[in-house]
Amino acid sequence: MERGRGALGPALELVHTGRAPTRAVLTAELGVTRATAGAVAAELEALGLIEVDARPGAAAGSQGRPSHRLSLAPDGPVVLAAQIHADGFRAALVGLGGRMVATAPGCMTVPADPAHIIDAVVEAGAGLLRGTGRRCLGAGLAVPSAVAEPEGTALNPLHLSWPAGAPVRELFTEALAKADVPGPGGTPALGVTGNDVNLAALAEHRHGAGRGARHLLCVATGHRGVGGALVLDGRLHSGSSGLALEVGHLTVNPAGLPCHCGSRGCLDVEADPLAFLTAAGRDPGPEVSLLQQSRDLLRTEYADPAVRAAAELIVDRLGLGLAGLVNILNPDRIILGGLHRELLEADPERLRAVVADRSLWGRSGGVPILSCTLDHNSLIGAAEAAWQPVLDDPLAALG
Amino acid sequence: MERGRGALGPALELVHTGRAPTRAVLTAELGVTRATAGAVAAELEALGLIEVDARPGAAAGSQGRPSHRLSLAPDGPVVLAAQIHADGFRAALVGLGGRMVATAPGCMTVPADPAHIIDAVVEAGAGLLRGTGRRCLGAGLAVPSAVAEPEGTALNPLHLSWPAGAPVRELFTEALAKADVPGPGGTPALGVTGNDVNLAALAEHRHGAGRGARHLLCVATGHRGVGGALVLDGRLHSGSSGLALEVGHLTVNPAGLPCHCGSRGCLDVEADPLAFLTAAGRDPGPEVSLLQQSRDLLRTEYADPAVRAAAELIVDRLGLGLAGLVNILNPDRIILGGLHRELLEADPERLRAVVADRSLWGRSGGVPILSCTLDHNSLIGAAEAAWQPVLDDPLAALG
DNA sequence: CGTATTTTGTTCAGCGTCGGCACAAAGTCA
DNA sequence: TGACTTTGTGCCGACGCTGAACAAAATACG
Repeated sequence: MERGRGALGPALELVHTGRAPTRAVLTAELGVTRATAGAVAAELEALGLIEVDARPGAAAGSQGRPSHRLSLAPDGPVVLAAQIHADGFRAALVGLGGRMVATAPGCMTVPADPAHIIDAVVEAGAGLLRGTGRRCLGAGLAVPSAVAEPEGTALNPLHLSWPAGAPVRELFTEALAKADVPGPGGTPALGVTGNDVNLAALAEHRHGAGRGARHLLCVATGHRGVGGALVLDGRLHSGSSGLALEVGHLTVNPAGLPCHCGSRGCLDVEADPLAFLTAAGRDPGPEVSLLQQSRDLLRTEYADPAVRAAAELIVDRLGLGLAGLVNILNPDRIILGGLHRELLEADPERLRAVVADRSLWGRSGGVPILSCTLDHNSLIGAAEAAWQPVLDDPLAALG
Repeated sequence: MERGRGALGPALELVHTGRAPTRAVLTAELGVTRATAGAVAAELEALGLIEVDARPGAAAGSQGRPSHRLSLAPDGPVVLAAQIHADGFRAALVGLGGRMVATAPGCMTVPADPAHIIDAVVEAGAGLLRGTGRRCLGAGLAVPSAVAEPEGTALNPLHLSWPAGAPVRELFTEALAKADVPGPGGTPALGVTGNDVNLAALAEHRHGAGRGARHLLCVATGHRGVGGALVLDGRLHSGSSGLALEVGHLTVNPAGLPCHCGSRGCLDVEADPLAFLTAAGRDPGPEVSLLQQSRDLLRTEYADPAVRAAAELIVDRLGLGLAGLVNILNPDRIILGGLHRELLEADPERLRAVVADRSLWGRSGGVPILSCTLDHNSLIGAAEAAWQPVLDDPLAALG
């Protein structure tokens, strides 16, 4: 157990993201000798993070001795993941590999101020934790707002009717301490907190439709406004102060609606669920979320010419915004979430054509545009962010 | 000379960028022990890359034994740097630290096709190399066009009247082989080729106004159109296929001029030298470059209300574009080049105010906006790109 | 059906690289 | 002048990896 310490983190990440099913490919991916890869795998197994099953080989068909299978330990440690959204919150325990172990939803019955809601979601998570005997190595929280770095304050938590600048990271860390949730190294967990779309992008990159992408762009719309996120070479790019990828104020309709930013025709007001419902001539009701209303309309009444025209209008605007982003960021894959995902699936070719048409030289316009594939990807992303210290240095985190 | 091999590259980079004036700070920056830092410095000195002067201490005023001074070897190796622009070309030899050792300009007397011009600039560089007895470790070329990766073709060399898709990297490498220019490891140089604004950003980040910035955005306009570049954590971000930061097609004037991209009011046609001259009511003449005409007008006739109004108009449009980029990229510094630099210096407050006003929450709008400070920054940037293999692994490159 | 071949896992020796420590050197401060 | 502070260097040991030899487990082939 002295061998293979430096490569411990990269090795765990490879198994975590499913890129190292056997020791043989682990050897190749790490670029080390078989001896080292074997020692690393043994160490990770000793730490209780992975398992080595001698029985089932990789894939039949190749000759030579079959390689043993590496898998994540089914009873390994977990992290506490939490998400707050317009309609409520959700807590979960998530193991390595993005596996959701337990989850508990909650609605907004508690007072709506940040401290109470964060306390409630952490308490829900701590309850799950008490239910299982598994070790907890950290905690992450996803909020529907830009989160300023390094302060950890929520700058525009609009759907939550929270005050701008709410110190969400601080509140989360305090709630974790109150609930005795442990973090890496045995110390109390410090609450990793981030924007929900950013964290969703991270999750999709590791376990979803973004796997293998070098530069991944995610765009999504849930309730109001449009969010973006960018993963560069496997790491989230959130800018120098956490405010990158505020894509909602790209101009997509010069003669369009005024936006609170002072301009007109921003993506935020021209391509979100409200814009779709309005374009389709429907009055949004207060009973269910705007996303749900839009989704229902799109799925059940797409044959209606007015609905279809509204969808195409929003797709055209979204395509204009995506083309602008492609020209600036040149990603090699785009993933859409929320209503944008539904619109993509309703008419994949139209969106791709608009993006290709408005990107320079059409070349980078050929970028694949996909739907996100993970359920609760913001929640999984919050867990990913919480796992990061463990992936960076498993020994220190387990210590 | 057995110690300190892994830290060799990082150490050289620190001295190269002026961040390690003494062994003491080298120790701190590398995060190693004094013993290792000393061994690394000794190794770099043995390789002929740096010098250790025992005489002059760092800065007086602190107590304790004064640290020896680390400096770049004045007669160390060089790289061949080349730049092609609308009015001609320029070749140079550049040492570590961005020090121009020798330079030779050239004009467009040779036939204007890519192969001839690249042959001419390489031959000029090879001539400089024969003039000095210094070792050459690589070569870099800056062209005023997006360069597709990994092919190395120039996609829009508009000002050069070259065919789109000219294989500039291939031509450059062939010319280097023809002229017997050596590269890292003693093998023939493989010609590193990139967009001029991208390379200028790299140079400014290492030796100019961008030093110390984590996320650096550069925007510049020379002849026609507007170019952008982004340095993230010290590395150039050129996207998945080299086409990132094509910022010229951000909409800054919805009712503006039609652009060849199919839209209207793009930064490319609304904030370049031609747009400025036109706004000022001047007919651009064919004798000198548009940049030169704009610069002269701005410097000599800024008192003229029409000129001033034109400058403010362009500044407002540029500010709108920069604000859009700030919202997406959240850099911690912006550097302007070409006419944009002149406009910034004519009225710094106006541009900063527009950017702050149109960025979200004003917060990230407070990003510092500076002029570039290096002469020939694209040329120095081409050299930086050529130095990269040496900085990554000095031993292999010197081999 | 047995042997050759291929690929994988493990053990062990060796060594390069770095940290830690002790000591020397070269200044400042009182 | 002497105490203190900071820097440079030599030496030893430990850690982490490579490389080679050997063993194991499958397929391919006669």
